[in-house]
This record gives sequence, C-alpha cells and structure tokens, in this order.
Amino acid sequence: MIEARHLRVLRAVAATGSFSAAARELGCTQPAVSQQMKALEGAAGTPLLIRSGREMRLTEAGRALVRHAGGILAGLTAAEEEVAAIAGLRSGRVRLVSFPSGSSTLVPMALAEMRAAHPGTRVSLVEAEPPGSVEMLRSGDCEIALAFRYPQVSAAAEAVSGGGGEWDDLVLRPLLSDRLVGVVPEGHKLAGAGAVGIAELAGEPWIAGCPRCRGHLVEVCESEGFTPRIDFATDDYPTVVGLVGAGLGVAVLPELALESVRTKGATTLEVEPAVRREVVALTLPDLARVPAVAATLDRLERAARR
Amino acid sequence: MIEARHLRVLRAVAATGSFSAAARELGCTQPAVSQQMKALEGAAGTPLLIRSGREMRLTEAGRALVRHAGGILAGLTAAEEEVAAIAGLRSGRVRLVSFPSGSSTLVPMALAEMRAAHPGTRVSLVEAEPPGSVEMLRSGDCEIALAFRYPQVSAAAEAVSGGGGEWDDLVLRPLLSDRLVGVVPEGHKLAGAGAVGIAELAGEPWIAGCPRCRGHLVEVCESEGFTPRIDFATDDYPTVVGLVGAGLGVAVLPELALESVRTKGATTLEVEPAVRREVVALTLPDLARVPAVAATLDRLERAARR
DNA sequence: CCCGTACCCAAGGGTCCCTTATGCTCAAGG
DNA sequence: CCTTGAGCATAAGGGACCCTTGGGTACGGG
Repeated sequence: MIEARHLRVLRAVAATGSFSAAARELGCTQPAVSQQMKALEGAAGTPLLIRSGREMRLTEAGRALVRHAGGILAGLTAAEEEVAAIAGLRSGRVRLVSFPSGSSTLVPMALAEMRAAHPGTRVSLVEAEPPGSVEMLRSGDCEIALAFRYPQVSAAAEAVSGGGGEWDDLVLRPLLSDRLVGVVPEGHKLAGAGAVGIAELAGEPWIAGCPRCRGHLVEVCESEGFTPRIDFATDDYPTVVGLVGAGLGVAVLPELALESVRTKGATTLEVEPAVRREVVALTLPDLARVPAVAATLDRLERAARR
Repeated sequence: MIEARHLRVLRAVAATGSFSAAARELGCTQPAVSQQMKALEGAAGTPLLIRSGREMRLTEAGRALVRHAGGILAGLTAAEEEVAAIAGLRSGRVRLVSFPSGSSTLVPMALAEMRAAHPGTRVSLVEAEPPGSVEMLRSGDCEIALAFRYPQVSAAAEAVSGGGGEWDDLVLRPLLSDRLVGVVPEGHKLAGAGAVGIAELAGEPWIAGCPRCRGHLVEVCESEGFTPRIDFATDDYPTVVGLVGAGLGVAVLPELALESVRTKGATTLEVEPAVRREVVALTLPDLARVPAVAATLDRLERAARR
C-alpha cells in the first residue's frame, strides 16, 4: 500500500536530488528519508531511485509516481483545507429550525452576529413545531432546533400535548426563561390592575396559542380550579393579540412574543401564579462539537441574555 | 495530517452506514474502524460522523472529506496500478545502446523475444561507441549498454585506446565470448589453410575495425613481433569484408560479425594465437533490479547462448 | 424475556517509524 | 597524498501507533 507520506518524501527527494536535502526540507533526519524510500521501493516492487555516484535520479517507475504524487497530494491538501475551513468557521452551514413565531428577536439577532463574526458561515432558518423540529434534528434535517418547555408541567401532560418526547439524548442549551403575561382588552374590567390571579379570568372566553401552549393553559387553569372556555386557537401571536384587542377574549402569552407585537387595543397584566416557559436550543451531542453549530449556539445564548 | 488509510475507512463507513459493516468490508475488526474514525476526527478538528441512535450520518465536514476521498484514492490506485504495470512487465521502457555493428544478430533476437514475452514493454536501440555508451549509462541516457572487451589486453592499452574506463561500479553480464577470425581474399596464398599464425600475415596490408579493435590488433601483432601496416580503418564490418574481398588487404574480425556479412570474395581462417573478445551487457546496480531491464538482460543472455 | 447487533472502552501485544551513532564512499582542496 | 566535508547506508534503541481481544451498554426483534 502506497502511503501519502511516502509520496511526500519521494517528491522532496525528486525535487532536491538528495536524501539529505529532502530531509532538511521535510524537517527530519536523513536516515528517515532513506528508510521511507526503501519502504516505498518495497511497496512498489521495483527500484524508484538510481544512486549513481553523487547524483540521485529517478527510474521510470519513480517518475510515474512523482507524476501522480502532485495530484494526490494536492487533493489531500485541498481536503484538509476544506475541513480546516469548516473547523475554523471560515465555512460551514447550519440549519436552524425554530417554533413558529417564537423567535422574532432572538433568532435574527443571533444570525446577524454569526454573519458578522464568521462571514463564511451560513445559517438557514426553517420553522417547525417542536414535535416535528426534534424529529428533524434526529433525522438529520437540521443541526439546531429551538424549542420551549414548561418546567412545571407533568410528563403526562407533555405526552398528551405531543410535547416532543424525551430530550435526554440531546444536548440542551437553555436560552431564556420567558414569563407568561395575561392580555386583556383595553376596556376590560381588569385592565390596569397590576396583577391578577388567573382564576379571576375563569369566566372569560379564552384565546389560546399553539397546541402545547393550549394544553399547558388548560393544565394551569385546572390546577387553579376551573376549565377555560377556549373560543379561538391560533399559532400566530399578532392574531391572538388582535382578537383580544377586538374584545373577543383574554389570553396568556409569553412576554418575549409581545416584544414584537403591537398590542393595539389590548393591555397586559401580570398573572398569578407566575408561570414561565423555558426556551432552549437542542442539538445532537456530536453536532454540539461542530464549530459552526457551537458558534451558533453561543450567539443564540448571547442574544438571549440581551 | 490526513492519511489515505483514514479516507479509505471513512469512505467504507459512509458507504455502508455502519462501523461494523465497514470493518467487514475492510477485513478488520470494528474497534479498528472506530479508532481510525476517532483519529481522523482528531486530525480534522471537527466531528465527521453523527452517531444518531442506530444510523450513522455524516456531518458537513465528513461529506466534504468523502467527496475528496474518491479522487485521492483513485489517484493512489492509479499510481499503484502504473507502478505495478512497470513492475509486472506490462509496461516499461528500456533504452539499449550497443556498439555499432556489433549486435546484428544478438540484439534483434533479444528484442523480438522481449516483444513476444512482454508486449507492453518497449526496448529502444541506439548505437554508440563503448566510451560514450558507458557515459550514457552513467548519465542516465540509457539503461543497458552493450560493450566488449579483450580480456588479455593490458590496462595501459585500454587506456590509450579509450577503452571506457573502469566498470567496477557497474553490473556486468557476460553475454558471449567471440573468437576472432582472419579474413583474406579468396585468391590469397593462405586461403584454404585451416589456421595460420598471425605473424604469417605480417607483410600484408591490414584493414582495421573500430579504434579499440585497431588498438587491440596492434597490440596482438606487436606481441607476435611485428607492426601491422594498416591501410584502412572503418567501423563497418561489411566494408571491411568488401575491402578484403577486393584484395586490398587482410583483416581480423569477430566471428559474430561475420554471421551477418556476406563474405563475397573473401575467406576466413583461424588465427594463432587464438584471440577472443568478450561481449558484455552493462547496467547500473539499481537498474539491474528494474524488471524490464532485468528481463532484457535475460533475453540478451539467452540470445547469446543461441 | 432473551438474543443478536452495534458501538464504545480498556488493556495487551506487535509493528512500524524515527532518531542516534557509526562506517563507507566520493570529491574537493591543501 | 592526505585531509576534510558531504552524502548515503546500516544497526540499535526507544517511542508511538495500531490492531486485536474481551467486556460493557443500548436498541430492536423473535
């Protein structure tokens, strides 16, 4: 088996015309070159070099090997170069999937920072619901999945709401803890109250968010002693706020979501008990060590700290 | 440093999708594959494989390496193939240089056998005088030099006749020992005598061959007590025979040379003392181990045995 | 529930390779 | 002619590397 290392030495010998000069060029000793060439000639099955008195010449087989060596070594260095570019963040692609309308500020900020710090990298964004996004992660369709969870929620509730299964085998990077706030129409009787118990909204019509948020809402309300009457459910936070602003009901939304929604005709309340949802970035253990993925996770974390 | 062996393993893993399957394909154990991949990831500085549950997927860097691996390994196998072709006598060039008009039967026979036995090889023939042919050998302009020598001749005579210097550092393959025979015109008084002492030709006009042959002739004659009167000197054996046939003098020629010359008007004699010239093939020690060169030497030797 | 597959890990042994040290040859220069 | 320097070959020693063996864990099928 001809090794690339042999070709490197052979090329140096052919270029310099001497074992000693090749050894100096390669940064090793002359016997090392001598042995490498002997090994290569053994592998080739025919002499490659002619030690004719003082000068060192190539046989036909030697010339053939040197002719091939250029392309082979060029291919190797090109491969190393490309890998080094990916490892050195001068290249690389990251596919990020996040839950719909869940990252209007976080993701753009992180992506902008990534582009500024590592212009060679490209981060693409796709939206998917948590059960599906984690599935995409596991099946190799993305490198990072943004998701959220309600720490207090029971495993059973997670299951029934399709919470996305177990994350034990994933790398979980906490990004931020998002407080849930109530949203009521401006003319509502509780508008202006600093904080309300959630049970005070028991009789109101509710507008729920995504399936998991809806499941969580029901669970919280039931622990407070009532079942909310949900009239509308939509993933889209501006729609939720619009519905509330139109006086069609009340809602509980993540504070982060309200940052990028104009609360026209609606006002916010603190709710009791305080409920938080935890936004996390998920990836696979191996992917967490890929430089571009790690860098993107860092930017997401930094963006979450504001 | 990425090694070709690593790429071979990586490609097998990428093709089979499993370490164990790759190990079976490569004929080694699974931990060997595992360690190779770990080493390659260490060299690359970034993960290359994603062990996601059951299936094995590639990272971007891994895909880049696999993409390069094809060309690199193809180049390596092409190089091995070409060298193996040379080593296996399916290819290869041999440049043979022989003394002028010294090998009219030997060389064609050997070359024909070479072509028949190893059609991929090509043996080229150039003519050059022994001092120059050995020089060509030493300077890499040919692989085999055919030469001859007179064993009895003194070193001093070799020197003055430009005999070609020392051959101690060369590989010398004796081919045949060629008896010298006298050539006289058919009407000559000695024609028909089975054998003559060379001194009996002392008074004749002589026709000499090449410079070295001429020097040798003079030396032999002087050891027999006379100095030949040389009227003509030419390298070309047919010319020598033609001159003798025309009655212009007598000559002493190698028996081998007469085989391919029509001795029109001339007749041959054994001469006393018996003189032989030794025809040898010379090459460099390293070249003697080159298969095509060794094979050509073998054919020359076989042709010399007739 | 057991079993087969697949991967990782740790330990052992063998091989390979590089370095150091030594000897030889050749060529140039005193 | 002898010396000196350069260059290559060889032998011995030590270290690194790699492969195998054996044991452990997780997952999926009978």
